[in-house]
Amino acid sequence: MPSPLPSRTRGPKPTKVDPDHLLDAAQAVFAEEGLRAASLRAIARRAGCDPALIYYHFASKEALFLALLNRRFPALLRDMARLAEPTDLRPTPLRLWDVLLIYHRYFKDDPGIRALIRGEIVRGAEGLGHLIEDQIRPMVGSIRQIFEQGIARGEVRPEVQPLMATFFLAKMQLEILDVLPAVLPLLTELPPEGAVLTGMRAWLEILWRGVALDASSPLPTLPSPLV
Amino acid sequence: MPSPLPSRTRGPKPTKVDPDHLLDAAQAVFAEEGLRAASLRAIARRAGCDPALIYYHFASKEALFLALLNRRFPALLRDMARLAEPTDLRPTPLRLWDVLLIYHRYFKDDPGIRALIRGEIVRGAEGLGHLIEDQIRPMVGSIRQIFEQGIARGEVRPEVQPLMATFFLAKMQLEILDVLPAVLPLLTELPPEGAVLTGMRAWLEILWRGVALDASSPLPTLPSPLV
DNA sequence: ACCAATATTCAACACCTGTTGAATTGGACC
DNA sequence: GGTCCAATTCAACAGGTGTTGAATATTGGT
Repeated sequence: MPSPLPSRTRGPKPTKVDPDHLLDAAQAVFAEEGLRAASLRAIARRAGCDPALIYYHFASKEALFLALLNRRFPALLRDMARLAEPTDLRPTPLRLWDVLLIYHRYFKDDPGIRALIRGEIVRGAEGLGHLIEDQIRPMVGSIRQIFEQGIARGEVRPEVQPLMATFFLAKMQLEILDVLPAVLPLLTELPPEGAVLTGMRAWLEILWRGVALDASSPLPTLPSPLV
Repeated sequence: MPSPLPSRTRGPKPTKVDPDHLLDAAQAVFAEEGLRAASLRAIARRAGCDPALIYYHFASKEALFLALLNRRFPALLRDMARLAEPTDLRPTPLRLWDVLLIYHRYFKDDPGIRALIRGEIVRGAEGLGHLIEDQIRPMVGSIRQIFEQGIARGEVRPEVQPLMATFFLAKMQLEILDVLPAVLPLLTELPPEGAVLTGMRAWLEILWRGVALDASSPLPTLPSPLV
């Protein structure tokens, strides 16, 4: 009778699949497939385990994604908050450049999170609503402070609305990371390699001239990101 | 015997469901649900017909979406091309404002198309690749010409890279249309009503100061969009 | 040596997706 | 009045999705 046929594959593996390994796999798949299209089966395949195991460690697909966020955002928020401290007396354009560099560091290889803080927040994604409260609002607050301090220090035009400027700065940086490398080769003969850095420099150059009190003041030299 | 029970519901309806009506429904659903999430069954429900009927008029879901694009883009491209004619001697900031207004006119109520020319081009969407060639490239070309003419006329700084400036101008306008009304109320107490127009004005103000040869020259008054 | 807790898989559920082939009806033409 | 074509629906297919309950193997403690 082959009816029960006790398969020998169940039970704990010799090397356990800890939740962090699952998060790694999830991050990779979310990055490649996008947020909605990433399936639990694909994540499990990547992690080398059964889809059901994910439910042993996480309550749902959404909880898995939230855990992913909670692994990344705290460090990002800390960096951003440090940058916004009023004791930082460097020129405002340099501080804004640092904002772009932080985005670059944390989001460059993670389209999944980019997609989230980009648009998937807006529609759908009901359970992620408080993410805005908890994570994005402090981030926005930090950047906004830099602009406000810039106004107070007489470097930024007082007519500039700090919140709008923050929106522009941050949103465009996401677009530069996201689509510029993909779109530039289609429109020009330029190779995609330097696209991101070229775009970032061109962007800060225009934005800074746009918000500076003295538009003719030269930009300080902008250091490249550490790779 | 209720076995055959010839239902009286088949055959042509008294009022035919012409393809244009299907396109209307498709546009509405694509707009509400986004590109990937919009299902043919939802579109059919909206149009008041059976999903299979869609396949009578269109070869596939992708063909349906392409037909939707072909219904919109030609007029948009015509408007954009007219705007870029070198005989238009109005101040460059006014012409750039018109670019924003055209985007506003054609994309304001159509998140489906926005999502497409935004990011879904990049990954997935294999069959839509030539859309970039056919539709987006001429659009980019027109805006780029405006910047180039601005440089030639001594209104725009010659160091500005026209292609980058085009990318910034157009991309940000999409973001303003897309997420600003949804995100602004979450971050501030401002109501979402005027968000788009406020954002557009703030954006052009900063961008123009950023690219103008004479950053202290005042912006001309920007007319509101005709609703 | 036993027992309990932990970690893992299997098999299934209910649902949704794009798509298709056959059946059916109404109207137009001859 | 019969015939053909265009328009529409029905029912199903094959595959994918998130999720769950039960079964099972390993490990650690006593």
